[in-house]
Amino acid sequence: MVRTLSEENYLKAIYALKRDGEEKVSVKNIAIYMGNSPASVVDMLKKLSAKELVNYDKKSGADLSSTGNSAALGIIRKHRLWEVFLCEKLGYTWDKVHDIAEQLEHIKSDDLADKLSDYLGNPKFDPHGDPIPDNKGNLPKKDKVLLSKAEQGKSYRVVGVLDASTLFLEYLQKLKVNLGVMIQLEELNAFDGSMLVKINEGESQTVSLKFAQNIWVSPT
Amino acid sequence: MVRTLSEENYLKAIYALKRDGEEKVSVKNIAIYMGNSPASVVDMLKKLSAKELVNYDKKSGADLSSTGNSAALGIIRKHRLWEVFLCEKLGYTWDKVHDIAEQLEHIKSDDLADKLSDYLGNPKFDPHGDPIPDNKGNLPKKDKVLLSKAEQGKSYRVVGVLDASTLFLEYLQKLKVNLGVMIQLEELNAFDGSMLVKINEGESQTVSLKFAQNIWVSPT
DNA sequence: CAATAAAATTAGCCTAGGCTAATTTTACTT
DNA sequence: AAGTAAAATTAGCCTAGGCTAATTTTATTG
Repeated sequence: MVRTLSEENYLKAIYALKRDGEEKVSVKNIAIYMGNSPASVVDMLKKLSAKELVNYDKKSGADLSSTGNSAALGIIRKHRLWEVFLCEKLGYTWDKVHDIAEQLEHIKSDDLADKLSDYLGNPKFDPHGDPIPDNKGNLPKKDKVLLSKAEQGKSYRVVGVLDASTLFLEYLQKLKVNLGVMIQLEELNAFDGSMLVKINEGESQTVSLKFAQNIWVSPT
Repeated sequence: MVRTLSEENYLKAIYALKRDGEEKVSVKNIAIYMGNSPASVVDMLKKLSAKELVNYDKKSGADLSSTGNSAALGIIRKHRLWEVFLCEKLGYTWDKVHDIAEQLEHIKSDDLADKLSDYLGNPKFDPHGDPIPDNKGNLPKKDKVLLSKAEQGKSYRVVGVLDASTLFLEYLQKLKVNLGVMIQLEELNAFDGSMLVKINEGESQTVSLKFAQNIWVSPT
């Protein structure tokens, strides 16, 4: 069935809210997430319910039907594959690819995603460390962890920050930690959770638990 | 300035009609070309005129302003670059890429097209032998010719047919001439314009002038 | 050059997907 | 259980970009 751009964006939003929220996926939550008015959300939920992509009642909130879920995963698959393409083939840095991938994810074609995936070597994770669903909708196990959960002796790539406060970003700047940078976890201090890390082949440094709890890394 | 999908498609249509038509670019012609009603075309011409992308008066028809022309060339550039990508990198055959490229050509990004072009080796022609504008809007000289205008001894790739009548296509089938096939022009008969050609390394065959006037080829 | 045909335009309507403001329903709190 | 606050819904409006039908303008031709 044909889906409009707007419908696809709602499906993605519901998927995202479902995945990472404790809250129920209410009209209000969707509205805030998408930056639309609650009235618009109600209209769209009616439309998506009629198309049987979403099950909604105000008690339990919105949920994707099995078709809706597949659709959402298909969009996410395309988004993440295009991100890999943009970074690996076109040389974009991975903090610049999101807006373009937001557009590319809506390109309609039965087999484009599969051909693209093959071409890219069927990657399992995108440049942000997020898992890429296969064409059946199966998600690989996540490989993105907080640095604080990383294993001693292993090597990681920085793929994101949890808390983007100015103070924290300034600190990162000083440590020369940017997205994409390699971090090797040399020693873990069991007492206070601080750790000795080597950043991009530089000198070893000690960072605090609090620091490590704010950085997403992906094993390499 | 932000252009909508629909606006972009009108610009493309006006560009195409201007390029290959003897007729003036009238409301009626645009309507037929796009499959829209004349009323809709009038509305859109007003909008495009207000944005100074198009100059229109009913006497002389519609014409692209210099901004409008650049915009059209930018869209065509993206379309053709994506076609090269789809064929060369993803393995699509070049008769399958048009619909996907129609979507990809509208992806907005300041430098995506340039990065893509670099990645593809800055191709000058798309898989159909049509020229790809550079990022200043300069079109390379066309390299697509009718087989009847081809040079003896040279080798070409079939990139299209002029007349797609069933009879002709059946004939092509029998000769095993498909899009993308190599044709080497071995001998030219000055008397009736017939020619001896070798198709895809197969046996040499004689084809008529009429045949040769119906096939687009691109030098290799 | 008047009559007619064709092209362009206008008027008014439709759908998708937004919005605000008003109202109704649900939930929470005393 | 009543009163209030929050959430959901409805009503009605807006813009983009389509449409048909009616009208006006332009062109052609007897």
